[in-house]
Amino acid sequence: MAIVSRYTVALHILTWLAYWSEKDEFFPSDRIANSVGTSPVFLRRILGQLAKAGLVLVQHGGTGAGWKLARLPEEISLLDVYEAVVQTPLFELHHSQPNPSCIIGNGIQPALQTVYEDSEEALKRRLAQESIRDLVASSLEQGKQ
Amino acid sequence: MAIVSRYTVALHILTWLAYWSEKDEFFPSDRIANSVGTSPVFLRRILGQLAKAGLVLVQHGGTGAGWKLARLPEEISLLDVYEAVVQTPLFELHHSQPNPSCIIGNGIQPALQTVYEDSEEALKRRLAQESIRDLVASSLEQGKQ
DNA sequence: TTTCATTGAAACTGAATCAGTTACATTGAG
DNA sequence: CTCAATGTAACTGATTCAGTTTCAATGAAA
Repeated sequence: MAIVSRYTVALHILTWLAYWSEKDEFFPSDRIANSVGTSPVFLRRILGQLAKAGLVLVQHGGTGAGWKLARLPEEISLLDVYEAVVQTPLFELHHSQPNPSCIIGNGIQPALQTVYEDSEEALKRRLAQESIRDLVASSLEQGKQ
Repeated sequence: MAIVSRYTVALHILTWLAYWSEKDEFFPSDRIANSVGTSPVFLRRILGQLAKAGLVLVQHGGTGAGWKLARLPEEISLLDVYEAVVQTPLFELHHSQPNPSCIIGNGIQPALQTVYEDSEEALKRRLAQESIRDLVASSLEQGKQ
């Protein structure tokens, strides 16, 4: 299957927060939900992961409660977000155990592990090159057309 | 989520066929299943996709029915297998529609599409560098330890 | 100290996907 | 003709995911 839409939503949240970050405010999850088009509860689950990763700050209680970026948009890479939100390895190995008395069945999993790790690294290197700041710029550019 | 284990199984099948490919035989799905440790029906579904992609040949009917490689192992890249077996894009966009009257909600999807395509390309470039022949060698190496 | 907008978290739902099974018609070499 | 094998449809059980409902906990502000 694919990389969960949760990642897309996380990027949307951060891009939105970055766009409004000049005002030094905390924004409640249902204001963000209005842009993303999904439920505030779903967003808070993701925001919780982003907070644990140190990408956003949360303010509890009171009228001004909500969320804001913990760093400058240019200091949050898409890889940071990936690692905050996607915990599982990109490739799955066998669900059932290969036959260990077959020479291929015995050696294929460690062989694949190496290739899989290298490939996932290639993906991550690419994600590391892009920041939330880039996404804001690119979204504004695309949105005006 | 992750890239389906179907991809791992497809690589296992091809590596196994490559290992036995000196004998110019067709191997039935349940012999392959013995190495992979899964059901012949599941394998035949995958083998069907590999056949459509021109990676394996199938022989119907008779005593010698089964499957064999359509090309030399060094001429089958892991990318060939990926494209034969994985049809969905690597990254999912939103499940629900972002708010088009929000400037970020309006522009984020095309912005993401670009980054997602580039990142998927980076992954595929890495997969293109490895062949089934490499996997056979690496499996034998790993298996003997 | 009270108010109250908001977060945090648990429990549940419905849909989708996946691996795996059963069953049976189809194929075609020998 | 035989029969070992493929092709395929239908079903199951497990898992994951997005989304909803509900309610206790938080804590800034009045």
